[in-house]
Amino acid sequence: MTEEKKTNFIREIIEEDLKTNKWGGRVHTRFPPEPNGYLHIGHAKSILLNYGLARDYKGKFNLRFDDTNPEKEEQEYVDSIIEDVKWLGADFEDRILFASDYFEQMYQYAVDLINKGNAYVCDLSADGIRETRGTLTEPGKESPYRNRSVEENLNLFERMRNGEFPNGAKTLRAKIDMASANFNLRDPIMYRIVHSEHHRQGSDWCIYPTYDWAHGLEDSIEGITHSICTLEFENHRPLYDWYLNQLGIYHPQQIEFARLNLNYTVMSKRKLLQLVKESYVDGWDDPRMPTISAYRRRGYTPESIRSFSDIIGVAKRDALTDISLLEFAIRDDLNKRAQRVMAVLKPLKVVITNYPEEKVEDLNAVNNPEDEKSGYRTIPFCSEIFIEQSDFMEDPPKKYFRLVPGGEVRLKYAYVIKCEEVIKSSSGEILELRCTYDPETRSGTGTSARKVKGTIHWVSARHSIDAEVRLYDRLFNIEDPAADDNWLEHINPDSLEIVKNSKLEPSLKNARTRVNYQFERLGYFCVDSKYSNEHSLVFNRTVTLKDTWAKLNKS
RNA sequence: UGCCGGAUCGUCUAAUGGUAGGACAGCGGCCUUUGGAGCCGUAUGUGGAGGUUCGAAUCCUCCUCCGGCAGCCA
Repeated sequence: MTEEKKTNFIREIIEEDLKTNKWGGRVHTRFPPEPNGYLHIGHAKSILLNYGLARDYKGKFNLRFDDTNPEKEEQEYVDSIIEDVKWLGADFEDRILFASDYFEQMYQYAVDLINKGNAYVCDLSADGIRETRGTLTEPGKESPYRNRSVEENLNLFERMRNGEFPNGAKTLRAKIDMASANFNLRDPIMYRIVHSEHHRQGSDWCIYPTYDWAHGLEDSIEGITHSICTLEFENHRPLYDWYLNQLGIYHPQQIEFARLNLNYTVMSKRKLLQLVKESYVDGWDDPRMPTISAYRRRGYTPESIRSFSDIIGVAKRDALTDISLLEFAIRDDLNKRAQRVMAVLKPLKVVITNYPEEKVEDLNAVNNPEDEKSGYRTIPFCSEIFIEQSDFMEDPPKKYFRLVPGGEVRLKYAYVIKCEEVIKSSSGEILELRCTYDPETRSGTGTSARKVKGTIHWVSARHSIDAEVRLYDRLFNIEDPAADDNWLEHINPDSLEIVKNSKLEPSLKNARTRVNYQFERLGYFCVDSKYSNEHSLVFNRTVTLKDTWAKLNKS
């Protein structure tokens, strides 16, 4: 049985191109982010798509910043994007490219278009342009400046570049067709005047190319073969093609695919920016965000994101992907690699009355049952331990396999204990359990034949260390918040739970960031890179384990 | 409403005129010192109506529904 690589319509196009030698056997893709925000999981799909194509067809992959709008772009975003793309494993080699480096060449191409009579300087204001653009059913009106002479256009365009005019006073427009059914062809704007500091070009320029004009040129200059973008640019393709055809220069093929949407979250940079700016979340890398940096901080691995990307595939139809696909990918990956440890989130003290008070045993624990090479560690056991509050119930429902008054349960890696007494405060709160243990039932002695229904995790009360643990839930209460104008009203108020006094087994003393642990029976966790320090440990829950008990309970 | 695009299990995605398949989610079972993992089994789908054909998810016609487009954003 061979592991077949999933195909998709883009791979079919490329394979056909390879067959017909359309690009001389080359495949060259690119990921062209605007540095105006942090990358999210939707970008990861695009990055991995583009990079995967280049890798599989022995081609090249460029990281190119589409930095044509100085008012929105910042170096901070450039840095974060480079880090995220690298972390995902998309190898752009030394090709970190910037559209702004092509500004001079773009300018010359514009002059070329003016000379060909295909572009003109327009004095209409923004309002004026909007008013003459027409509507869905009516054609637009031609600008009164549409028929200026080539000489006048050349002169005016040069003066635009030289900074003789204020913002918005003039634009350079392509002369196409004001009656086109496609708005993008109704004399689109190629350059606008923006007297603004550019993050890389400083004040060298005060005219900036628009997306449609710039993007094909960037692809052309870099020798891109397949320019892959999302569906909303489908209507722009005729313009992409028009510019390149008029110029008569190298002409890549634009191909559109459906962007990723995930349920229970939002996926637009604008909305994510708003969540950050208005402090609904704690920064772009808040672990509840769908950004790559947030997933990294939360404990997701690049492998899991790549696997997710393969699972969801690539197509042209709009989709709202179920978050369970992503959760499967991370569980599947972490199950194989995460070291198992024991941690008690909400501790309940248990005193084992027949266990010698001074005695401490070092019990053997498996580091990872899925990985034989991972070995063993020891865990201290003594007469005072903590168990999870939820692992004891005075009045249990049917099929509750954990500790109950008078009942027995196995302590993982240790003994079977029996609950003899429940100690309560005057207000009825359960303070402590008194139990007895059966010395014949120690794990691994071969004498543990006794069958008990439940096995629970625990930590030694005298050896455990303290930590704060952060539990995350979906950020929104409804599947598709973006579909509602009042999307902010659907934020889940319980998306973050901070648990202060969790108890961890002592081996976690030296836990480091970027290492994934499984807290047995609870989920996957990692040290938080932002709030954890040498004085206080803070863990993030990456994802829970599948929990059939919780599911049973719900229904 | 003009143009462009799309519609296959609950979700995502294959099948390119020849048995509608996979993954996730679900359900049932086995196993289990993680109610985890694993294993086995199972149900669920071609938007509608016509047509072409021995045979249609696939080709044709009409219809329905969904998405995108009227920034000097990308």
